[in-house]
Amino acid sequence: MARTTGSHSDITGPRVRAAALKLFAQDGYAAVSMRAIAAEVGVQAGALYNYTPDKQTLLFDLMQGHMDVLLAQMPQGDGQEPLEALKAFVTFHLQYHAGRPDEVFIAYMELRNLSDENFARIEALRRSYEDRLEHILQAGRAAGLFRIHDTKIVALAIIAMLTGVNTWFRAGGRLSLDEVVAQYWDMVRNAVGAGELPR
Amino acid sequence: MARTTGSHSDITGPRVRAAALKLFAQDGYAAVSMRAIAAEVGVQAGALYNYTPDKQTLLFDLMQGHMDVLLAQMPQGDGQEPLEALKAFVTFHLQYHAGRPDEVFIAYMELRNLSDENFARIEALRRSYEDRLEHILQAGRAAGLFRIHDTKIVALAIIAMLTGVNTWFRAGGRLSLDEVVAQYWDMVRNAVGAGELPR
DNA sequence: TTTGCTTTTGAACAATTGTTCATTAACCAC
DNA sequence: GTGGTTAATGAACAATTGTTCAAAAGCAAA
Repeated sequence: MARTTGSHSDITGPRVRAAALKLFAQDGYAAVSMRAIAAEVGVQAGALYNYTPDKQTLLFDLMQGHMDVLLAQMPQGDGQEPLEALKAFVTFHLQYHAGRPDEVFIAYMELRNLSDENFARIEALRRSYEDRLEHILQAGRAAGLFRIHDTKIVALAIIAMLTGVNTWFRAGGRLSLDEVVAQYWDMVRNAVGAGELPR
Repeated sequence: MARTTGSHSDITGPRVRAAALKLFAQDGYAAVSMRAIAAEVGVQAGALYNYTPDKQTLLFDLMQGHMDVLLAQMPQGDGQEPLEALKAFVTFHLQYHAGRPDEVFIAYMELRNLSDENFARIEALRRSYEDRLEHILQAGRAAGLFRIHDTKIVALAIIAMLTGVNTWFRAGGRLSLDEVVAQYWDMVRNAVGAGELPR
């Protein structure tokens, strides 16, 4: 046999990426064989190499795609006041991450399986994301709105807290996403010392 | 050749666990071969099976050992008031985790490489740890000290925030551990709505 | 219908995997 | 020293790994 009826790169290509995403998230990059990905697509292993030069690039492309969209879609916050910008960041982060659990999981679980060069590229994108949050925090502190000390630490702490949601949140579960967003926004606002006045 | 001069199970045993710990943390369970562990110890692969029935058990024992010590050493907080108990928890968590980066890393990165049975056991230990924090939060809310809504979410958020420290903290770096603890305690206390009064 | 392009197969490759076990040497109490 | 116990070797195993490639078959425009 050779080419199969109905085969098209426009169809197979996305299916290869989808299968890799699903399996990498499920079992981990190192534990997923190219044959397993091929089986998920319904194809032989050799066919995958029409869509990626190698397994490493397949992982890298998934991670880079995720980070690119994350950075492109995140709120810009131009001219917004710091508290509003922070709220927008928190809301965006939770909503974006809740909608893409597999991408998120891979993006921070499989960092060590990247080659040195690829790791550096993803790390740069990640840092850029963190920096944008830190800028909001610096602006808020400068305006006397946030009572925080080290903006770098606070930025990392907030992101860790928010990203942790993905370990337990499931759409259709006990809490709606809006409820989750409301509670996390409460905590973040309080954590930066911008909680409600009455006590 | 056979038994080597100076070989003793009291020495080799701990070295096997130490090598596995180091390599699993560095490269991931699936990416580390038994031969790589053996090479780190300075022994042939076959010798490892004097110390573990198989690779899976080696991973499980490391994780279980970590969780057992974590639960044994964590503050009990008997009769302590909630704010003090929370502070003790935060301090303990940060100090314990900062001192054992490899164990911590493995304990939450390699969960998916456990067999179903082993996963359930580790998960139970983890939940027990989370529950102890949640009890503190419930007591604080009942006493009117904490202004929080869902104690389960707050517990998970706090743990995620604290555990995230391990991704960047290095002893001897820009910040001392005490400074880190102080800043995280500030954030946690504020997050639960028990911040300082003056505003 | 022919032609050229696209897409997949399936076999082959060298390397590596976890694990077993007969064999052998070092250790240690007597 | 002797003998039993302990601890390692090193070869062997079947299975699986990522990747390559000639061959073949479907597709689409002429």
